Amino acid sequence: MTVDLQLEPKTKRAAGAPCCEPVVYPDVDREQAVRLAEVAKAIGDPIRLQLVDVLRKHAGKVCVCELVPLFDVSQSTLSHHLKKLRDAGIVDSERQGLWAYYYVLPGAIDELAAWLG
Amino acid sequence: MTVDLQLEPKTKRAAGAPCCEPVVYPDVDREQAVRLAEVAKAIGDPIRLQLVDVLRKHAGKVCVCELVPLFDVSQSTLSHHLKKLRDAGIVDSERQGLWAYYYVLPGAIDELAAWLG
DNA sequence: TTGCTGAATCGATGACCGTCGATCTGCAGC
DNA sequence: GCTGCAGATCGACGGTCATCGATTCAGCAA
Repeated sequence: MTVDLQLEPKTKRAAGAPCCEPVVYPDVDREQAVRLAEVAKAIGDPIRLQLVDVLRKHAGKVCVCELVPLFDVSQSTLSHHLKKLRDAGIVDSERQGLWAYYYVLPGAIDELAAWLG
Repeated sequence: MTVDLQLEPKTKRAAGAPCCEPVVYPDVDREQAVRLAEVAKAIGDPIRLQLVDVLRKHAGKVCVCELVPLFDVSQSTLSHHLKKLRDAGIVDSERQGLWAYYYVLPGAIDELAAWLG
């Protein structure tokens, strides 16, 4: 499957000014790359990645008070991570009385998974 | 498929000290999370994500001199991004004379894709 | 050897990130 | 009202990041 096609500079000479006019282009456009990178960056932290993992495995809503004792960071730090995930559109939250419940919005993760394909 | 199971605190009372002993655990362990997050972080930048995109679409080796004109950053910045990708084990490089060729090591991306499911 | 070229590295700069303790905001029960 | 709790926000801190121009290094060719 992996064709060992080699993209070489257009000229063999090392001296000529016009070495290589680009013949290779990205398949994802800039905007899409920005969006995908935003999602990837959001899970680019071990705690946030594990948070998403927990929330995905429980296909429902999880109380924050269940999440805090799982990680060795302060409550404010965890809240900060959850906000990052919310800002990236990976999760959303819902308050019920005193407690806050978080759940996964599959769209963002699915987009990234599709690109990684 | 998505069961709307709701994980609530173990006690209904808002006053009691032992509100919620954790019953939900991450499926990926800490080490695996660190590794996956490292890969995600590496593609958590639009330029690096597009770099990986280009290299993946060309299932071969691409000359750096082809990559530089595709992005609106200096040569040193692009070299820095390529190094980040190399450090994360996503790509590797090979020099041939004056030119350097980069190519994808599918392992890292595949790991992340597998977790994203 | 001398000169040029492609790519990596260096040093600096300004922005952002993860973390913490402290504080603030709502809600529940008294 | 008041008190206590869960969670979000604030302010500060040290560390890391993306970016640049300048420099260095290795290879090719007069």
